[in-house]
Amino acid sequence: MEQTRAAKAAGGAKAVGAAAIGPCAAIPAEHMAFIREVLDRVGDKWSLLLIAVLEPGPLRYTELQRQVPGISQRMLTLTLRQLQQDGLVARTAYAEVPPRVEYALTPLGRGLHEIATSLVGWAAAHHDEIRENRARTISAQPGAGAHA
Amino acid sequence: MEQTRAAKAAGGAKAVGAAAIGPCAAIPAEHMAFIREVLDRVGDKWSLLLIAVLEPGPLRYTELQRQVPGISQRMLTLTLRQLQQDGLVARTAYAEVPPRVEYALTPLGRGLHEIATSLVGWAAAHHDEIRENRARTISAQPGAGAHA
DNA sequence: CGGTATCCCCTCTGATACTG
DNA sequence: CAGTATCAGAGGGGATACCG
Repeated sequence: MEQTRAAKAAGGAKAVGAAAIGPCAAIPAEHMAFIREVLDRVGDKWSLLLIAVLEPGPLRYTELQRQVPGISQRMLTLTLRQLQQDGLVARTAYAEVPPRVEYALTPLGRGLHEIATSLVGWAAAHHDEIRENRARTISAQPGAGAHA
Repeated sequence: MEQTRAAKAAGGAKAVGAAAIGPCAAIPAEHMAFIREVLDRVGDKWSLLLIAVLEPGPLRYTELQRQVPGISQRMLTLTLRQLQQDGLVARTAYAEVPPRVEYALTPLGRGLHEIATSLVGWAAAHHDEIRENRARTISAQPGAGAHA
């Protein structure tokens, strides 16, 4: 998420409008930036899953593939790289004859995992509530499920 | 996120492989589903921002546009709809001559806001650490920033 | 084993214009 | 004011094939 256009638009809006239309008090903009930053990293399809899988202990590349069903090599590598760059995951390559590489959570990564856990906790506590709401609201839409 | 192909692929992998290769113990799959479900809703560009803005109190459509600089009508409406469907936000339309519509956080929405706040807290506490790590790791890549 | 490179589709997001 | 509809672009993400 976060295309060039988006950044440009936001920047433009801020530069031109912030002083003119008045800033948003609720989102102090620093917070907004933090949200976006974390979300862009964590909001993708696999990061959190990888972190969750890595939490018990280090795993090898192939193990990760096995434990996260549905992920492609491409995405596994890509996500791992991202996590590495952010210092959430540490990569250790052993120069052995059969190459072995292990990925482990860093302390920082474990911290994020804590947050993720609370998120999961919330989700687990309310997911059926959400699903109910969703089903109800969707069927309440005009032209949907009414009769024809 | 979550294309049709992805769902199909995941389904196939699970149906064929789950029993064969063994399931993932670390991500009990229920949790995985929760993560994905919440993330898909919350991981987009605006949901959390909207929730954050709505937290102090109900706002009108135009107010929301003002408070979230950079959002387009399309995205505002779309995100609002999603939030509504999940029961995170309540929409109230007043049948007045100048149409007025107010959006407010539901208790469920406030709960999510709590989580988001902790996420923001974490981000605020570690964002510079992450940025450092990122800068360092990126410049450590072969051929990037080395000298040429 | 552990990755990289390529192709391609699909969804998200934004811009713009129009309606009740 | 509060939306909806259409157009267009960018990037994420999957499948496949190939390399060290």
